[in-house]
Amino acid sequence: MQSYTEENYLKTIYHLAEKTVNVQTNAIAEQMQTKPASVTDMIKKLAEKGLIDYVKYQGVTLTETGKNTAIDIVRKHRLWEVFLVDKLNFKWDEVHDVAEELEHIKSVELIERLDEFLGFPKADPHGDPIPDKNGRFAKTQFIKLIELKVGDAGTITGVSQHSSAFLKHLEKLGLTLGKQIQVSDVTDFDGSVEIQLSDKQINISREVAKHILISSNGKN
Amino acid sequence: MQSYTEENYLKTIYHLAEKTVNVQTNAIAEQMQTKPASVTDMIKKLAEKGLIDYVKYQGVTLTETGKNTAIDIVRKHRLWEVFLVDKLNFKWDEVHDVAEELEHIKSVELIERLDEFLGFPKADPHGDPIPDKNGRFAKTQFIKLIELKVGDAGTITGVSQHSSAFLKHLEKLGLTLGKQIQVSDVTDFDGSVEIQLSDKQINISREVAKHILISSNGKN
DNA sequence: AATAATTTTTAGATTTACCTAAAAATAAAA
DNA sequence: TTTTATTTTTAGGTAAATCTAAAAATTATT
Repeated sequence: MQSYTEENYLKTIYHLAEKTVNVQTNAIAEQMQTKPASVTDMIKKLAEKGLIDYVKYQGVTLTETGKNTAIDIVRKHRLWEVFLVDKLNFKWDEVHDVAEELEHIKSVELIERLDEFLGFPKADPHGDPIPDKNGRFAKTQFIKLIELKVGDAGTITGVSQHSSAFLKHLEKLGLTLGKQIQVSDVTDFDGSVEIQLSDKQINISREVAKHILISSNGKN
Repeated sequence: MQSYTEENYLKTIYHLAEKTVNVQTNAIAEQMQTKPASVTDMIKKLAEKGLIDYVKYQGVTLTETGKNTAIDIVRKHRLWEVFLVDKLNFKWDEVHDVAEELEHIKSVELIERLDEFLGFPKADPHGDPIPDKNGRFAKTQFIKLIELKVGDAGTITGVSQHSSAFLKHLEKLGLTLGKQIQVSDVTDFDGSVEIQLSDKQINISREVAKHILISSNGKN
């Protein structure tokens, strides 16, 4: 059994491990809004519990057990997000903080029933895949919008930034999940991208394009 | 802002205050499964925060602020219980522990939307009233089944014991909320009560009869 | 009213998750 | 390959919520 804090560390390490192989102390500290010294303390504890492998000064990796625990928390987080959006009419930019709390509720029964109640959703409101109760989920093949060439088309199926500001911005631009897009131009000057939607053409900054994930269906 | 633990103390004090005017240290300790010394510590803290009035050796009472906080937690607890039973098909004897965790989730927005989603229920699965968002709720006029005389009739509208064992027992006897009953006999020997249901007649122990709450509609 | 029993509080420790400041190890730059 | 910069760890401390054991206050009983 892990504490609330331990669970958050595991989740953070899990997410950081998606980007780098060995997860570093400072990276964890930044993500968790705490100090490196505190991270070192917790790291030792998690290593003793067999949840991570840790070699001094070399960063950490999750053990099988640690990874399973982390995935379970991610599963809960994403299911709760679906609940909040589908059932309680929250917007996709309003759910993160609440789900951050709800993900720590410990009943297995609760989550299985919630999953069923929601119709066993495969993705959360931001397009992130929801692991099933055995921790399995499809490794989705996303391409960042920024990587598309002029003429490429696809469907918006995810975002790699969950901040409220970013999501609200997308909403305003009409760039929500499921929307079909095609790249009509890329500006030399600032790298901004012109995209064609079904009903209009808009221009988005490079920064925005970096965080929109596309499942491609055009030439590539 | 209160901590998880502080919230639990306030809730406990609130419930104990329904029975006795001044809530005592030992009573709180027993309820919270902790030691009197720990309670004294917490009591001081809550008093400093203005949530309870406290005179050494004389027990505590909730201040207006403390009471409002407690009622808000009770509201959340009961709304979550309704959610678990109505939406996730939990049984009434399975919801308490999970609701005990869910009641501490802090978003106001969440609870208001949950309330709406559930159709603004007035009572939880055990018949306990759910305070509205301003903390107001009807002081329900219950009579304990044990207090009824032979011939008295009424409707089961609540229970004063939430243990799984007790609730499962009632379920098996067919004594669920909304059922019409009439007292047909009281046994001299052990004080057990014979009651008439729509379809059958059963005998329940004094102990069980003590914890069934009736809204009377017979002669009285 | 004095003694006994109970309840409550104090004193001093422990555990968890933090912190700061300084030391040690590793990585990068001259 | 030194020197410098960065990262990480250690050492020692704090605050929250708990504990045990003993002292103090209150209540009950003779």
